[in-house]
Amino acid sequence: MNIGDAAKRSGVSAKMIRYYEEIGLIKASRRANGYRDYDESDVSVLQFIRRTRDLGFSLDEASSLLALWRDRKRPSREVKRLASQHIEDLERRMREMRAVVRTLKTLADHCHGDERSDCPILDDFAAATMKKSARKRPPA
Amino acid sequence: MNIGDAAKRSGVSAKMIRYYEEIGLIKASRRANGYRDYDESDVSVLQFIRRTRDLGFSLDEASSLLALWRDRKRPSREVKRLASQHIEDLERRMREMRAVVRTLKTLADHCHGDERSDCPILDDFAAATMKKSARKRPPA
DNA sequence: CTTGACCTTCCCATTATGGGAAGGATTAGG
DNA sequence: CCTAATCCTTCCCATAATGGGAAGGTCAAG
Repeated sequence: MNIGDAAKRSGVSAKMIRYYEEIGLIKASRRANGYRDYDESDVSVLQFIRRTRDLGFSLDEASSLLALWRDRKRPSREVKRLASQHIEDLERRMREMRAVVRTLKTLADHCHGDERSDCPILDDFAAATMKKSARKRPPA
Repeated sequence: MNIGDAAKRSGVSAKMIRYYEEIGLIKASRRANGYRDYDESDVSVLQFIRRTRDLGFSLDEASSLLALWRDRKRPSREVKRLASQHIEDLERRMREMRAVVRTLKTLADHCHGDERSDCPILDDFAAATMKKSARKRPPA
């Protein structure tokens, strides 16, 4: 199977398939004419990678998961550990984003949002790091 | 003021200050010896940028916000619109992450996480895109 | 005058992805 | 059998924002 078909069947672009090969994530056999050649199991691997990517794992993590998948005797503990770490990472990032959203919502709530120019949002951006001096005017 | 002091006072690294100048976000005057020279208002601008970055705005958005800050007659509506868009963007991304976390938690909950090798997490990664055939074994 | 702490520019790396060019291979239609 | 379209190949570039580090100029303190 040519790279184009492998791409269609796996949902991974041909560009990315070549890239994954370049970084050593996957391998590909070549035909006499130099074309890469893929079979069903290659497509399965690509689908596996795609699934991990869709779930937010990095290619590095995808690589580890792939190794675990290939090792039929791996303890499931290792897989679960990677998944749990990723969950914690996502939850930490969500907490950070939530804090930012709270801040921005508060600011936006106090902004008229009309033709008037006074704006507590910009005031905050300008004053956030200042200790006690009067509210900064836009310099220059 | 040298770039090092501007960096300390603004919380923006010297490296980034130079980069912001390179992409046209800020400007800097030079002294006779070629050193960049900053004053209080430059520091204020850097602090403003830092605040917007901390709140997750892109440098592109930071640029727009900076322009609005400098334009004392801008309608606050425009600022609020940018902020609201950013809030929506963050909320959309959080929803996506939350869905991923839900999926992963469900998978992890069903994984023994011990010495046994069978693992529903990897099973899902391998089977997610398949229609009806039996669960895939790791190819090759 | 030397030494150390600055500053300058320039290049490289990161992460994952896409765009596009130049040129060779294959395939379908006539 | 020839030609055009559609593949494939490699190579280079760009993205966003940041840091690392080298080579070399400058400045201030001793």
